[in-house]
Amino acid sequence: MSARRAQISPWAPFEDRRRARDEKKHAVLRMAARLFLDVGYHRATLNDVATRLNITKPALYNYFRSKEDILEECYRLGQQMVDEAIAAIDAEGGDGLTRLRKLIRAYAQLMTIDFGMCLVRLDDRELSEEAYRRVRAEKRQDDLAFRRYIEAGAADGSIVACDAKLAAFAIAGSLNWIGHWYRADGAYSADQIADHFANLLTTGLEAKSARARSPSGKNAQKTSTEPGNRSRKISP
Amino acid sequence: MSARRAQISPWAPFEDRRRARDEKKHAVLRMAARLFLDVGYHRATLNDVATRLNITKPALYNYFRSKEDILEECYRLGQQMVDEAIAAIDAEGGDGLTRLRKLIRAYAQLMTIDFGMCLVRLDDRELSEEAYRRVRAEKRQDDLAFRRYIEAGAADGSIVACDAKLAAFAIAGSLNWIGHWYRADGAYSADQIADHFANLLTTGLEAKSARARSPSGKNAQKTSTEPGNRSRKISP
Amino acid sequence: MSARRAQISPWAPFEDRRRARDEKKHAVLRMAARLFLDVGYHRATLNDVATRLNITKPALYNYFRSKEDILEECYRLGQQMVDEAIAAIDAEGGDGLTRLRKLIRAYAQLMTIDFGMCLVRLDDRELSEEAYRRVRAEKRQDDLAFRRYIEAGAADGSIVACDAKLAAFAIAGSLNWIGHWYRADGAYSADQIADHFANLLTTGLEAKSARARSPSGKNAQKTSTEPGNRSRKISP
Amino acid sequence: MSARRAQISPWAPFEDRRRARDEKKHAVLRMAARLFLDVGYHRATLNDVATRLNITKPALYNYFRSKEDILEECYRLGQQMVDEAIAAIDAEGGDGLTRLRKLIRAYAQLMTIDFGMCLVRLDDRELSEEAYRRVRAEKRQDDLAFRRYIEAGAADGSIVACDAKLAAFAIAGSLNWIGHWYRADGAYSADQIADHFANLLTTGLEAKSARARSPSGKNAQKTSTEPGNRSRKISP
DNA sequence: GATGAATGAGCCTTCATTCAT
DNA sequence: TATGAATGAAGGCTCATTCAT
Repeated sequence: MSARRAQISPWAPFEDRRRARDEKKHAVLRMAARLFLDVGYHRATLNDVATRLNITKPALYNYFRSKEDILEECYRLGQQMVDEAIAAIDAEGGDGLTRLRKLIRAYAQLMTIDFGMCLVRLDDRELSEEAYRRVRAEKRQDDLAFRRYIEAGAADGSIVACDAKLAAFAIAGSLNWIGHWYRADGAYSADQIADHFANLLTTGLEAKSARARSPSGKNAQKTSTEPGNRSRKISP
Repeated sequence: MSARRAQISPWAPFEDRRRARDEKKHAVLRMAARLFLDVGYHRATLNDVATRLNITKPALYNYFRSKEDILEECYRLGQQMVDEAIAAIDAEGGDGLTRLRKLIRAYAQLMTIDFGMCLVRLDDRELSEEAYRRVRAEKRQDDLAFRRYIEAGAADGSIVACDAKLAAFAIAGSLNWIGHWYRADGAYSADQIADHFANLLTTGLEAKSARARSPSGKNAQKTSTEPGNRSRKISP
Repeated sequence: MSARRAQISPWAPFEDRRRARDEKKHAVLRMAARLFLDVGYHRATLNDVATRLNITKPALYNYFRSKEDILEECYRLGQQMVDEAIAAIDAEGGDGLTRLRKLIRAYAQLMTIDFGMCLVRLDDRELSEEAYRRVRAEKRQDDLAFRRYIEAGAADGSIVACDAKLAAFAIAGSLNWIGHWYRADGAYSADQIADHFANLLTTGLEAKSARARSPSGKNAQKTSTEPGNRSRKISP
Repeated sequence: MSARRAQISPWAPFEDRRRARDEKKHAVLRMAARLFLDVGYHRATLNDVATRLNITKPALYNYFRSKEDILEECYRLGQQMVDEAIAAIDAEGGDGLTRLRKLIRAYAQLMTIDFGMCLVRLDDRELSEEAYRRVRAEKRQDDLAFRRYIEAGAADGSIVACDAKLAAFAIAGSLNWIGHWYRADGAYSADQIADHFANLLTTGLEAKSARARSPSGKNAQKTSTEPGNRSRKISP
């Protein structure tokens, strides 16, 4: 088989190997993230991580330079998803309220997966000075995205005038908190939470005229499938 | 002075000594809390704590049985303040919305002081099994207080019908997050933050009739001093 | 007794404690130096050092910050003795040949004790960048002392004209080598070696007139006791 | 080329292969020696060695059984050159002083090349018990060669009576030290150093009659090229 | 009450070496 | 022959905790 594949592409074996390596690396990351979240970064030993992957501790060093390097990657993966969400929302356009709701929904969803949780539950002070600064800067960017949308909404009339900074903090806080209480086997699915929070956190911000203008338009672009009128389910 | 008191009562010196001891114990707690918050529980060594108090590490063991014991006390002090706030609010009565706003205001203020921050920024899994369970239970009670007020508000018509559990999570999340971003030398005072958030987090929940019913009554019992109509300041 | 001593000097206990500490620290250094020399720096583990001192590994960290710190101290102690020897010789004065012989004798003796051996048998690249530079600079100073005396001798006529740099290397090399082959239970005492080398390494350098000038003066200030005419014993 | 040779002799490719292998093996040795000297045996990892050769670590095991095996070979190559020098000198004959000077010159030259330096700068205790004993025995033989020549010189009148053992130590020490301070880009060439030391280290040993007997004969067989009268260059 | 000293437990990391491919 | 991956062994270091003084 490998002979046949070699005819198709002499690079296939290379690719295979690289992919296998990347997959293993990712498996380490997933396990590490799980453990970091479950017991905390400090109490999660590399031995734990390795043992649960059926390898030995030094084997981890084939993929990462240090424990902190693993942590850094966890942050990177989580942050990357946030970045992509923001970039997509920015690309799609729409008024401030619409974009804010999209971001809330996307961010809420991220808070229900491990790498997203890592962003808000792990202590970034464990990172090296350099990585710490990078992560902090990225987090600030995320917060600024919320603020940007609020301010845009205030400008385009979709959101009432308010202190954008505090409002962004309030929203981000609500969302980050999801990473602490969400359980995959809990009462709410990630989608449900995302929808609920998109409503919950923007009802107070909606400009009255906006409500008049687009009574249901606010839901026009939401990605999640939802049966019937959500506003009846989560009324505030 | 203590010499005079000694003549009056042989017990006084004993009292003095006990008070001095309590003061020292409290000083340790304050310093430990600061350090735990500043660098993280694990990275804050007892040596650090002791050195900053101009004593030596073993001296700490005169006041606490272990590092974890110190952590436990930090939680206890923080939790006690929350409990007292809730108890006071419950004692005062009022409709759901009013009580909710009071709690938000009180909780927000707590998030700006060290022991309050400890509640939400330190990792309670460092605690012993027993303390962990206690702390978790208490945190659940706090959350239930939010939920109770929301449900009460829904029942008494001051708050719109909504998913009380999620709404409580959203509010608690916003407030807990204060403990992460608040800076004593920042742009907002604790009072300002408390007021802003009390508004921000309830505007979406206010039943329309409620607004009509008690345009300013909601602020009747608030503790913070505020000039004029707050709703003009924080409009959303 | 401690009560009596306290009357004599309330600081005595303090002094005692400090002395005890210094003694222990020195004991660690001696043992570490021995071990470093015996098996090499890398193969000498801190466990070895500690065990031979009937303590445990972490106890060493009461006296030193790291293994490298211990190594650094070994160098420092050895270097200090060399410095003192040079300083004393410089203070005493004398012509170049006389001073050179004194230095040879002193340096040879140092090569027979542990901390002296450390200077030439341990690898200074194990040191931190900073300590490495310091040690290197000091070694250069030592070498320059040899060179200075040779040049002084050439100037004052006690030593024949020669390439001082190479001559200093040759002498230093001979002496350093002692640190490698000397055995306390060997055929030669440190004194004997020192005397032999003082002669051996300077016979070729003696200016002929010098021999005439001071047939025995060169030995006038030597510290070692030697019976009769050394030049008959070690004739070259 | 290898194709043509293959027609001539079926063994040639085999030879080619063996030679290629030997060349690679030698390349490994050279690089390893360099690295061992540069950073020390312990701090030079096999990864370093391999990387600098553009191969990978396990590839080294095609040529050597272990890291220690590499070290052993370094010693062997260095020792072999010393042995050959001694054998050649013994074969050529001459009086003690002449042979001593030849050995000094040859040994000094060896101290300026890597494998020679390995002999005196690496720690032979890293070797296995067996190799260690062998290396030690060989080093003793080298030292005995110095001693032999000195004693022969004393017997044949070319060298003054002296303690041959110590004199040999002194000379060997001077020479070994070259391995520590020599720099290829330094002020002295290997030849210059060899010449200087041959004079420097024997001037004190020359029997007075010897100088009279053979004013220039001592240089008759020297291998290094030297313009004019060396004794003028290095006068001591 | 406070201190210096010591300890035990534990973790990250390195590296020579092996093995399947 | 060469490689990527994995391992076992070991060492340095940290820190909460205890104990004699």
